[in-house]
Amino acid sequence: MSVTIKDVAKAANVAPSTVSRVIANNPRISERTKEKVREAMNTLGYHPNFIARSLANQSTQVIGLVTPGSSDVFFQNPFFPTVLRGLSEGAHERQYALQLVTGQSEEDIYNGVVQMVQGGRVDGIVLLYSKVEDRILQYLRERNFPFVMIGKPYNFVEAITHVDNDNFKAGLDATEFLLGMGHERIAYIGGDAKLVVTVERLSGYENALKKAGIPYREQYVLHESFLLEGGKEAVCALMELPLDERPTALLVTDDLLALGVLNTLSELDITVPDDISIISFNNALFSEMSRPPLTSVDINIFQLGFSASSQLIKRIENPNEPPTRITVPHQIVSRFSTEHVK
Amino acid sequence: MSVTIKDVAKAANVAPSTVSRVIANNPRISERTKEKVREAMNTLGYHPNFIARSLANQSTQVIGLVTPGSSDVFFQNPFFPTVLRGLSEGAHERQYALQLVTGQSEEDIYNGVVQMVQGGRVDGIVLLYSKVEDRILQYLRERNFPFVMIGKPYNFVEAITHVDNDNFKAGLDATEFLLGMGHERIAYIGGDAKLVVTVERLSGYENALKKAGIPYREQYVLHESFLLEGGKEAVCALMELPLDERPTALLVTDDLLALGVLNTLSELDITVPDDISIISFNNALFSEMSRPPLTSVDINIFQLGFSASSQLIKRIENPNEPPTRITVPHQIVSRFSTEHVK
DNA sequence: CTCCTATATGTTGACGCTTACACAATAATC
DNA sequence: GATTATTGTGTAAGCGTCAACATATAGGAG
Repeated sequence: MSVTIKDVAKAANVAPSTVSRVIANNPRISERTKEKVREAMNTLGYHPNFIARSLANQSTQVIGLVTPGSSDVFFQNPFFPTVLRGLSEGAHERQYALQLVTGQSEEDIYNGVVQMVQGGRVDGIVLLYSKVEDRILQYLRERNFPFVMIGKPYNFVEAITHVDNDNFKAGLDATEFLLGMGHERIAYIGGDAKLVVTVERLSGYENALKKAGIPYREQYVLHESFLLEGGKEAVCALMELPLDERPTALLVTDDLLALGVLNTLSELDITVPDDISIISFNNALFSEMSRPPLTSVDINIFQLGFSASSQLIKRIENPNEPPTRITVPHQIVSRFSTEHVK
Repeated sequence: MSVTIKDVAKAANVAPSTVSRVIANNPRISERTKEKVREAMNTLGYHPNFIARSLANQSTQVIGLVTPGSSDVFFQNPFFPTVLRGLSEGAHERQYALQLVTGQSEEDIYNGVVQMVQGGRVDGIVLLYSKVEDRILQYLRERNFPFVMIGKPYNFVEAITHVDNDNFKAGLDATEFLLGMGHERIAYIGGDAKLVVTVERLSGYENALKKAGIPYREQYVLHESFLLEGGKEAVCALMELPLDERPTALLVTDDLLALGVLNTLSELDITVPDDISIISFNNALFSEMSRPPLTSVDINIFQLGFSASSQLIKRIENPNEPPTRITVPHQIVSRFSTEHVK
């Protein structure tokens, strides 16, 4: 077995509790004994047992990460690694570890969360998505278990601590960016219409059009659940319009989706940005590697993750604070997929 | 506090140990009491406390995941999400959870591993990389702590349980695929030369050339540590060669690297596959989304992860078995970046 | 009817750590 | 020099679960 606090105590000729206090750097212990104990810890190669500590304190220093049910797809999106990096740094800073909820189906994941929570495996949870009518969210709220959400909750916005962009504004800004280049026929190609973010960016888009006095056209608004394949369908739908009604610019809510769009356009021999401009969202790594490099709205994904874990830890250590809402800024990164209308 | 085994015991009018036995489904307990206890568990909403259980059995049912020090880069590679999915499924099947070692620097990560291991937070570890002279590897070996490696260990190949492709064969196959199309001037663009996988694929390449009686040329072999940017440099270097010595085909050891190559070629108005053929490795999701879609060696990344966690769990539950080596098969997925030489 | 065996359940320490409380020794106060 | 703080350390009771051992009950063998 491993070396325990008792072994250290014996070696240093003190009581186990004293060793424990040295670990916690309790001011009641004299410098002299602290030195003595630390030396014993070093020579014995002692490391405190986290499990035992967790049991005694009722806290694990672990954060649970919950991905949407369709994690296959989610993992593939460049959003995931980046947000994970942010979460990881935020957690690491405060000495928290990250644990993933595994499972394929939504049912699996729900059970995983329940086990994590009731089993005392984690001190808090980060929800990496925002969904309408989410069982997990409801469960966590009922139990009053610390959690934060990345994205905007569908309900109870005031009551749920969350970290999000101002997606309405982002949609508006992106649209105005295109308007500013003289585009008037702007189409919107969004992801799953059930996601709050899609809806919000859309209303930003609508709002920008309205402000500019440009009528909203239903044919210009498309939703695609499957990002990579979706691009193709969307483009085909738009290109079936009569020539003079085809959009001169596209607002695409995900880089991955934009990549599909880009490829399909290239197959159709439509040149970006000469024939059509594209602005997308997320500013994934490959958005500068595409041809042409994509103008994209950088939503600071890293920051999203970082703030989420920091906030969660605050909540864990301070359960009575009121819920907070953090808005992470966005900015447009202009590359070569957008051009002034001819 | 939460409902404990004692509460259930009281409610069902039995001893705590009986409840414990019901949880473990011990055959010594009569069906009648089992029923009674289960009912009590349900009405009270009991969930066993994992921490306490871990302390009592000295096992956590958690697997630690260690990424290479430069996790920023690693996370971005599509390899990561896929292998993670595999790991996750393998772990989930046996009711294990995944925990990430967080930390930026190598030092950070090393300390994280030590804490995990000595702190008893995890039962085993998966190393998601293979590096020369790795401190962490050495540490785990010294402590005789269960772990498996994804990739091929640099030393002690026989002594370390690992899951890998036959990268020599993969390099050979890919090269022969190009040779079979009549290419003779084939360049090799690899990742970091310190990685075992790079070296092995290279020797597969060399071997294929030798078998075909084609001389090995040093100018044709390039290594790039930074995948996305590296593509550009490599192409530029090759294109400085006199026209009739330029390669007609490229073997690129990572899709990400290939993407950079593709873009640079396009900038230089060199057409793939008409002017030059490209075969790459990993078969990432976007390799079918590039222009043209990449011919790529699919190394079954998911399977790599899945086998790794399954193997690790076997080792954990059966520490005395000899180390095993699992080779995951690869296959060439032919798309449109390769063409017979003119 | 006693003794033994098999079956079903209860008792009691671990597991390694924290922490409230107890206590001893020293220092400060008058 | 007795009294009270102050400081430093020890004692022991948990935290929730498991498992070796102890015990109780019932059924069958003799």
